[in-house]
Amino acid sequence: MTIRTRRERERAEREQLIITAARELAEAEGWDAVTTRRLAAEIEYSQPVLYSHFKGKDAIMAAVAVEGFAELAAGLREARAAVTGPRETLAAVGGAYTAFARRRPALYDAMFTHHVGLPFATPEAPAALREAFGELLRAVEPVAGADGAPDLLTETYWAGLHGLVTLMRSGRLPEEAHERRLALLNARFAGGG
Amino acid sequence: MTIRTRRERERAEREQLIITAARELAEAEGWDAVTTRRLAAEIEYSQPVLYSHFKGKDAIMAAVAVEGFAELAAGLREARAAVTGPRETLAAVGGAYTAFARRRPALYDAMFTHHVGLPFATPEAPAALREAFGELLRAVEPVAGADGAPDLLTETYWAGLHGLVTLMRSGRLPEEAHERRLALLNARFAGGG
DNA sequence: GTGAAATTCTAGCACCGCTAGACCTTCTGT
DNA sequence: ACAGAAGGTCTAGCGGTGCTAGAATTTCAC
Repeated sequence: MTIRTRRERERAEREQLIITAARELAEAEGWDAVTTRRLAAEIEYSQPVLYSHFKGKDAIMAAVAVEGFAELAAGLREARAAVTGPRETLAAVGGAYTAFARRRPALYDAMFTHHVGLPFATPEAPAALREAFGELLRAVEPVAGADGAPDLLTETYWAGLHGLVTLMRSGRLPEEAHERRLALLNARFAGGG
Repeated sequence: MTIRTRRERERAEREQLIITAARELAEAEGWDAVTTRRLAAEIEYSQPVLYSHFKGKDAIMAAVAVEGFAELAAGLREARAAVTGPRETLAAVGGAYTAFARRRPALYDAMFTHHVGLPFATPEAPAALREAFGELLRAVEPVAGADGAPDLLTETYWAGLHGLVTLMRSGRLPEEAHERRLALLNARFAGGG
C-alpha cells in the first residue's frame, strides 16, 4: 500500500505544481503566455503529462480559478470582520473585492471573465465560490431594505463591482477615479431600498 | 482622376465588405470562428488583402465595434425618446442597453469585452462611442440628485449594466432573473442620491 | 506594344492545443 | 533471479492559428 500512496501523493503534488506554475505564469505575463509548451517546460515535464492531469488548458484555468475563489472569499471575510455597521461593511467588502481584482488581474480573469465551464449559481458550484458569494451576501443583506430579495440584490451589486473592475482593466474606465465610482456604487446600494 | 476615385471607392467598398463579413460571421458562430482564412474565403479574396486594409485581426474587430457603437447609440436614443419622466427614462435606456447586449452578443464582446485598442474615455474616442455614452448620461443625469458628478455616476451605472450582461452571458448569473436584477439596479440609481 | 507600377496570390513561418504510438521504467509471477 | 505485463513518460506529429515575404499577375503610362 505505502508505495501506491506515495505514487498518489507525488501525483497530487505534481498536479498542484501545474496549477501553481500556471497561476504564476499568468500573473506574471498574462494568460496568453500560458501555453501548454511553456507550462510543460516550467514544470520540467513534457506536454502530455498535463493532459494526464487535466482534460485541457481550460481545465487548468478552472483549477486556478477555484484557488482564486478561496483567496477572494478569505479576503472578503477578513474585510467584513474588520469593521462594524452596514455601510462600513458594504464599503469594506466592495473595496476588498475590487482590490483583489486589481491585485490579481489574471486570477480574476480566470474566475470571472474567461469562459471556463464551472457551474456558478447552482449547488454544484465550488464551495469556495459559494462562500465568496456568501460573504458578499452578508455585506449586502443589512442594506437590502424592503426589497425582500437579498440574493438578487447581491447579484446586482456584484455585477456593479464586476463591471467596474472589468471596464477599468480593459481601459474603458480611467483608473484614477475608481475609488470615487466605487463610493458612488456603495452609496446607491447602502441608501436603502 | 475618375479612374483613381473609382479605385478608391471600390477599395472602400471592399473594406466595408470585410467588416460586414466579420460581423455576420461573429454573430452567427462567435469570434472564434472568425479566422483570417475563413474571412478571406467569405469575401472571396486571399488572406493578405485583409492586411492591406487592416493592421491585423484586432483592427477588424475594432472596426466592427465602431459599427456597434453607432447601433447602440441609436437604440438608446430611440428608447429615451419613447418615454417621459426620469425613472421611466432610466428604465428604458437601461433596458435598451441590456437588450442590445443580449441581441448582439458578439458585437457587444468586440465593443466592451475584447481587448481592442480603442480609446475610450478621451476626446479621441470614436464619435459613436461618445454619443452612446452621452445617451446614458442623459438618462442618468435627471436622477443624479446631489452627487454633483453625473459623469462618474453614469460610468458607475454603466458598469452595473455591463456587469449584469457579461456575468449573465458567461453563465455566471442565471438568465431568467435578469429583468428583476435590472429593476433592482434601476431602483437603486433612480432613488436619488 | 512595352516597360513600370500597383495589386493580388501562393507558399510558408512560428506558434497554438492536443494526441498516437514508441520508449523506458517499474512491478508481478514463477 | 528473471521474463513478461503494466504503467508512465517521451518524441514526433496533426490540423489549426495570425501573419508575411516574395512570386505572379494585372493594370497603368508612355
